[in-house]
Amino acid sequence: MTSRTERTRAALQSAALQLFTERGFDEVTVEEVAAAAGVSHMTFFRHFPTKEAAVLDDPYDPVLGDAVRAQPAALSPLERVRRALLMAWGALPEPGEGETRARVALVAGHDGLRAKAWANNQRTQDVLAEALVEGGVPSLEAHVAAGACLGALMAALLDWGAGGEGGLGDRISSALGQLAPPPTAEGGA
Amino acid sequence: MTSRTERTRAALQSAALQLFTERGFDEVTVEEVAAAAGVSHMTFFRHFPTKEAAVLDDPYDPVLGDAVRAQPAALSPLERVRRALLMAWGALPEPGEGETRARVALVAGHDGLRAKAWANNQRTQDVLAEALVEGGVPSLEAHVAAGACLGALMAALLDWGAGGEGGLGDRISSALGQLAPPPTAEGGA
DNA sequence: CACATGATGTTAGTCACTAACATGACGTGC
DNA sequence: GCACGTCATGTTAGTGACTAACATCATGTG
Repeated sequence: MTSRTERTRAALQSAALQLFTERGFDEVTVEEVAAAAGVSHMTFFRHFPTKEAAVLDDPYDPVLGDAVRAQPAALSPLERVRRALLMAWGALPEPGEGETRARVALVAGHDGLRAKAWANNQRTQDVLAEALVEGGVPSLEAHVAAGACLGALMAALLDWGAGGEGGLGDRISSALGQLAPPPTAEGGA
Repeated sequence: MTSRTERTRAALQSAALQLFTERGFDEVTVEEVAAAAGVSHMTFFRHFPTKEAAVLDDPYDPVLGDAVRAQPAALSPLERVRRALLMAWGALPEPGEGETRARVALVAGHDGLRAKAWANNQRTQDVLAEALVEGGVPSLEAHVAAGACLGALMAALLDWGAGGEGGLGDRISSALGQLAPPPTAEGGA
C-alpha cells in the first residue's frame, strides 16, 4: 500500500537520479525534475528541502547511535565507533547496488553534492558523539572519534563512487580496519 | 603597498565577518555586505566565488602537502598525515585569535557554512592523499588516512568554535593524539 | 596627453527556494 | 450518497545568490 505521498516522492527521486546522471546535476533544473515526475516544482520542495536532498537520502542515523551504545565501554571511544560502524554496515539491508552506485558517483563528482553529503555526515557524527558522551566520554574526545571514523568511511565511499571496482562492503571494512589498534603480541583478543 | 584589489577584498571580508556575527549569516544579504564595504554586489562576487567564501578563507593546502612528503616513509600513512598536520600547525603563523574565533564560531553555528567548510576540507584531503599516493600508498588507503585525520581535526575545530574554552592548539594536538598508535611496551621511539 | 589595463558599476537575467492562497482528491460521518 | 475535513498538490508572486554583457572609471606608461 504505497501512499500517494510515497509514490510521488519515489517518482521525484527516480526522475532526479536519472536526469542528473544523464545531463549533470547543474544542467537540470528542479522544474525539469518535477515535470519529469509529473508534478510542479512546489511539490518537489514539499518532499525534499533542497535540490541535493533528492540524491542524498540517508535515514540511518538512529541505528548508528544504538550500535555505539551497544559496544563494551572498556574499549576506546575510537574503537567503539569503529566497531559500531562495521556492525551497522553488516546489519543494514544491502540497497540496490546499481542505484547506490549511481548516487555515490553523482556525489563524488559534484562539489555541491559532496558538500551536502558532508553536512549529513556531520549530523551522523553528532549522533555518534552523543552516544559516546552519554557513556561518559568527554565531548571533544567523542567528536574526534566520530569524526575520524566517518572521515575514513566517507573517503572509502567517495573513492568507490569515483570509480573503484571492488565491493563497497570490502572497502568500508578495509578503511575502518586502518583505524584499528595494532594486534597485541600476546594474542589477546 | 597593498594594492587596491587587496584593500577591497579585506574590506569585504571584514564587513562580512562583522555583519554575519552581529545579525547572523542568513539575515545579511551579499548586497548589504558589499554596501558596507563601499562597493557593489558584483565586486563582491569578483573577489569571492560565493557568499560563504568571505568567511572561509584557507590557503594552507600546499604547505600541508609538503609536510606529508617530509615524513619518513617507514611510518604508516595515517601516522604520516597525523604528524604532518601537527608539524604544519606548529609552523603556521598564529592568526589573530579573536578573528579566527569569530570565523570558526560562525561556521560551527551554521549548516551551510559547515557544509562549505567540509568541501574545503575535502580539497585539503585530496592534497594530503595525493602526497601519500606519490609515495606509493594505494589510493584508498591514502584517502582514508587523510579523511580520518581531517575528520578528527575538523571535529576539534568545530568543538572549539562551538564554545570550548581552551587554546585551539591544545585541542588539535589532543584530537590528533587520539589517532596515534599506542606506545610500545619496549619503549621504542 | 593618448592609451592600455584592470577594477568597478549597471542592468538584466536564471534558478533555488519560500509564502499565501486556491483547488483538487480522498476518506469519514451521517 | 452527500456534506465535510484533510492533505497533497497547483498557482502566483516574491527574495536572494549568482552570472553575463557591456559601460565606466582609475591607474600607470609611453
